[in-house]
Amino acid sequence: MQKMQNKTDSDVRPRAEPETTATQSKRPLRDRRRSLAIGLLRAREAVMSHFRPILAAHDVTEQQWRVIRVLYEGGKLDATELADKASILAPSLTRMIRALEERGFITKHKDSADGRRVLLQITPAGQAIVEDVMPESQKVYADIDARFGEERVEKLLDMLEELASLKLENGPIGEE
Amino acid sequence: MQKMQNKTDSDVRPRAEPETTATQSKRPLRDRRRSLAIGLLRAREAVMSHFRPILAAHDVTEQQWRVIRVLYEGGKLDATELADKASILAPSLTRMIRALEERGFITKHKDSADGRRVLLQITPAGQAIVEDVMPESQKVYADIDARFGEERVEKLLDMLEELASLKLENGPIGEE
DNA sequence: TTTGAATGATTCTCATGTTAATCAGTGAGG
DNA sequence: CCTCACTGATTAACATGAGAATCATTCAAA
Repeated sequence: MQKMQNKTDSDVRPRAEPETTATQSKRPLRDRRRSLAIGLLRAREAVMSHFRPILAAHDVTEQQWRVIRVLYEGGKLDATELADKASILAPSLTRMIRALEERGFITKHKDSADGRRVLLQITPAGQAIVEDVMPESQKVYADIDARFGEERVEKLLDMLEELASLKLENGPIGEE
Repeated sequence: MQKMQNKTDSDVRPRAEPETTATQSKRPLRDRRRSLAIGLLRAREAVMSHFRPILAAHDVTEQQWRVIRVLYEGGKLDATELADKASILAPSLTRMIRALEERGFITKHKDSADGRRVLLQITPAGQAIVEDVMPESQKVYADIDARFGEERVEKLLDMLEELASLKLENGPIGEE
């Protein structure tokens, strides 16, 4: 972001009546509430902190791990599917493909049917890493289950899933 | 990450018995389970997708928003406190301070008592943005409450908080 | 058949995450 | 007073997130 830093002033609606802005600071707004955005961020950070050492030991990043894991389980996929399943943006995936291919964890070749599409597949070397990391990963999740309660984890996952699929007024797409 | 790419081979334990790795691929490991890490990631992404347009309209990133919001509510803070409250890493904060200061949203000056510490404070311009964005932000949360259920949101926040404070065996710090 | 809209991927650019290294200021001991 | 371990902040280097623009290919309509 931060690229419209120098956008035209036309779409920066002028701040009307300074009395309702700067002066309003006398009675600061209070957000008081715990925020979902932050809560999710902190929880995820906490969870990941237990995985990062495992992944680091195998010299793969969290995102690289998601990519090769998806390919491990999903066979041959095109970039779009892969990006979606691994929750990675297309531009990031493009870069990662380059790196992962150089390291010999995946192979890439164009789809003979549709010349635009790029097909990705995991290599034996990639499979080896997955099979090396997966057990340790599952151990961490088992540990979380034990501490947090398996049913509660399931309930949490349900809520997260539902939250992710929530459609609100003024959807994220924007309705100009 | 990815900097130990060329670390010594000594800490890469040799893959023993190929029968248990590459060959094992005949019966691929299945992770089958929904993963907390991914679930949290997707949920957060979904939630943020509703806020990003608001923040973008004011030309601030999500992290910048967290920083000025914390300063708005917390008064004068040093970098460490700020980083902690805004869930931002120190190196990131250093860069952000530079940018936010140039844009006139915050001020920075050394602590007279402790020369190492850097004190940060929001400016009227920064307050104005907070007071501009906050209402829209709260509207989104209100919408989420309506769709998802206020009590369920609270319950979710409780679980997230507990998850974030979970101490597991083999803590993230590593016990060598 | 040809053109033009649509799609899939890549490239660009800037901001942040992440780890390690470094720098500066503090403070307790010697 | 001086040294050294420690703390707080910054810098360095690489990877990814995010949005916009571009490129190539496909496909449907003219």
